[in-house]
Amino acid sequence: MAHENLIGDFPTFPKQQRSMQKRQALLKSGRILFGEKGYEHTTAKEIAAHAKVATGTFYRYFSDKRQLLMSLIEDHIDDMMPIDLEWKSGDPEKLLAGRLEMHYHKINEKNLRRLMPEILFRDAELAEVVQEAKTRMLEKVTEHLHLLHRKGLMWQDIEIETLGWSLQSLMEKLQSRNDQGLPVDYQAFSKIFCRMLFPPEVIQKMRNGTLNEWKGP
Amino acid sequence: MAHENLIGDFPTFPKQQRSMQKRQALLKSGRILFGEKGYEHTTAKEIAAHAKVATGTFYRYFSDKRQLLMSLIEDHIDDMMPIDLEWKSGDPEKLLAGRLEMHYHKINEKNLRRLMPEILFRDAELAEVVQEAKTRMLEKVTEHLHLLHRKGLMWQDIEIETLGWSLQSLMEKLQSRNDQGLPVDYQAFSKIFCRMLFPPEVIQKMRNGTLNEWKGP
Amino acid sequence: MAHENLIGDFPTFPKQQRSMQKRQALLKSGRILFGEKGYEHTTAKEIAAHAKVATGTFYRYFSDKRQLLMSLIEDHIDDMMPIDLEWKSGDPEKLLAGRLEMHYHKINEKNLRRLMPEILFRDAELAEVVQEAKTRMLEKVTEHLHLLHRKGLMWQDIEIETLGWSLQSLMEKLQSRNDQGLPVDYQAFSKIFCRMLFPPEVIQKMRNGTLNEWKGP
Amino acid sequence: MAHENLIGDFPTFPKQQRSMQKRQALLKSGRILFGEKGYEHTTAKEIAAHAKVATGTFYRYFSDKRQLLMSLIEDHIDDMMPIDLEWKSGDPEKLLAGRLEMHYHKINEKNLRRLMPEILFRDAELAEVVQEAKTRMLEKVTEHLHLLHRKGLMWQDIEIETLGWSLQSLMEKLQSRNDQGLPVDYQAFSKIFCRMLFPPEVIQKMRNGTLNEWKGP
DNA sequence: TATGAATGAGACTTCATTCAT
DNA sequence: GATGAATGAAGTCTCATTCAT
Repeated sequence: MAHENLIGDFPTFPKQQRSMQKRQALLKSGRILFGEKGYEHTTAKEIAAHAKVATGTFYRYFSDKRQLLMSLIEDHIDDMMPIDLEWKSGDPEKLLAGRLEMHYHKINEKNLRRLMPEILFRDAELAEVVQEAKTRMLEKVTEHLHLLHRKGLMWQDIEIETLGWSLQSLMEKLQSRNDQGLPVDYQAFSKIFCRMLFPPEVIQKMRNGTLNEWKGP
Repeated sequence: MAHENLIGDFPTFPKQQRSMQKRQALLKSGRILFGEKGYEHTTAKEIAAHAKVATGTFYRYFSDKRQLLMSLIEDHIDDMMPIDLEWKSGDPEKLLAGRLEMHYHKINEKNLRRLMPEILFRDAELAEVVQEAKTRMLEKVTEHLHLLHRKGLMWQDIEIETLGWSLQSLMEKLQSRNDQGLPVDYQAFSKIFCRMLFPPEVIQKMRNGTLNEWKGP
Repeated sequence: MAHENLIGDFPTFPKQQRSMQKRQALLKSGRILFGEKGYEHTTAKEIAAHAKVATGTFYRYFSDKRQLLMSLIEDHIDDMMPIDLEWKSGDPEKLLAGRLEMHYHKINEKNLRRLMPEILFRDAELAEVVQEAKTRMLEKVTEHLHLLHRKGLMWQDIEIETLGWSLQSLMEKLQSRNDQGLPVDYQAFSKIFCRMLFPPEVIQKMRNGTLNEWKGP
Repeated sequence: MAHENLIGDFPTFPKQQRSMQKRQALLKSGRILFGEKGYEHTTAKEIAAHAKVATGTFYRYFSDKRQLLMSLIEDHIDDMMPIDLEWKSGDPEKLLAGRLEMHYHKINEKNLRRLMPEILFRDAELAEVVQEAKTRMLEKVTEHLHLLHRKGLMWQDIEIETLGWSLQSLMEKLQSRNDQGLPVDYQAFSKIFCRMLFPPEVIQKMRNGTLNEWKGP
């Protein structure tokens, strides 16, 4: 019944390729439906139907509904850590704004919006994955803040742990607004973000490039 | 048959009291179990069992599981708007820190911690309730920011909408950390919060009371 | 993959056939159990068990218990209007008796006996279906009576509406006796039925074929 | 609290009287609600509420819901046997019509309409009560028909058993139409009823009083 | 591999009946 | 006696997952 590719137009392995297409279709359908109706209210059957495969096929690609969700999250987790906080010389506000804008533009193109992290947090196993990622991110941020602090670039009277989760909260909010399709003024956001980190005079120096003591982390 | 309240300030109406006790017990059990296992994974039967009443009794007090959750949320919503941003003269960081500490102390005493707003957001009806409250809060905050801006107390180069949701994000994070029992340094938090709002010189003046042009909103 | 029907008049589509078998099994089980224990006292689970399928399977074929009943009724409704009242020349009593006997013989072969219309009448939706059918039948009967009356074949002093529902009542009783497995003397029944319709002399003339003015409706 | 009747206006026993009132109220409420929504869909609580007593009080007067229904039926059963078939001399059609009219007038005054016998028939215990009554009635009717037959008053070529249940069916239909509030032309009905029993010449003689051989049963 | 019908545990909810007050 | 809150068995229905084709 299926004689396609007898000669060789498809040098890659058709089966694996089709497999991957189905897997991707299921992932996409999962993302869409979880986003629309929530994890618990989306059935495996619906995901399969939306992906135009049979119910049983779902279980060839994912051991169960949760595994699909986990895959989705794993993809998403990287998006939760959108920026490294390496400050090359130049206007930090503009640098940050540019990086953020590019990041979310990419995200939106990948159509990864609208997976609601909010639904995931109570499921022990899921929470683990997400929480772990958040913790990693927080650690990384905090570590970086310590560096900045040591270099004297940051407000000196700040409590670094608290600043860490405050910044994290802003990043999460940013992502959430983006997921929800709410407007974001990246320029304004960056200004606020930087103001939490750097005293005005440091920003000025960074802008001017007159920050002698500064070297990348 | 009815000699209650011959003495004393708190008349006890046995039936109503017992009723209310049951209702409260159910609410408490709901809060605990939703917190432990998530809304979707908690059954009405379990809540009833945890509250040591029969399954059917659950339905005397709540039309269904969601109604209990709604009640829980309604209680919680007020806690989401913990502070008014009225800045009486004096050290704003200390004022804020004090207010926050008191607020969360009260919350924790009421044992309202650990209701995870995160689980609720996909349910249309629930989301409405929560979202509405958040929006109200954001409006209130933004309005206040406009006032501060007009009075020249705020950073003048700030985009107020963005600052609004940034502050909101911090408040939510604060609440969430509190709910999760994570440590919070209110003093440090307030410093960051105020730094987002006020330029250093304004803070200085508020501290000194030398802020002529300032009058309460 | 599809070699079915290479030979033979009754192509077998295995899946559809099995499906239909299950559906039929459920209908049959429903009929039996409703008959034995009544509609309200029969549970979907029991019907499924009796049909040797899982509870969930019941809901693949019927949206709920009522829908199964409705199907049962729809089948049954046609059986409620067993006879047309067209009187070809010849002994009317014998004609009627013959027709009735054949009708109920067929019914009994289809094993449609024992669905108790009596249980259904309080359910608004069901009542509608049944009542509608009854009304249709009554209208048809009454219309026919008017025709007979105009032709002068009927008792001339009769009130036709009343005669209509009286005849209907007899037909329903006939069906009910049949459903309950009670004995019916179709010959005797027909004699009574005809006597309600026709004066003796008309019957005599029909028997003799000397009824000049008569032509089929 | 209740000092009524200290002197003696109420010679009967007040408690028992009030009891009876409650019992009657419950019966009436049961009749109404069963009629409106069916036996199975009416709850004891609703009946109690409708009768303005507490749920528990229901169980002081009736051991359970069925017992109330049984009482209702017992009352109703007598109404199912509305006529004795004693034919005093005189126009039988008019006699019958008169008796029927009076009977149903009384029924309707007692507000006994609208208890649907139809709902009851599948419940083993209830069916027994009703079926027994029907059988009794049928026996009585049949016995009477035998008498009439022996006296030569009836159609001689009739099968008496069949005539018995045919007449019963008419009576039931009459009752059902009355219960449903449908119009009934008692005069016309009686004409049909009598025509099934008596040949025209017998009716004529009864009318004239020239029926020598006739004496009441 | 793909299919989708089938399974059955378990969630939700109702209500007849009991019982403490 | 009267009350109505409480009980918990039982019914309805859903859906994650399996399995024969």
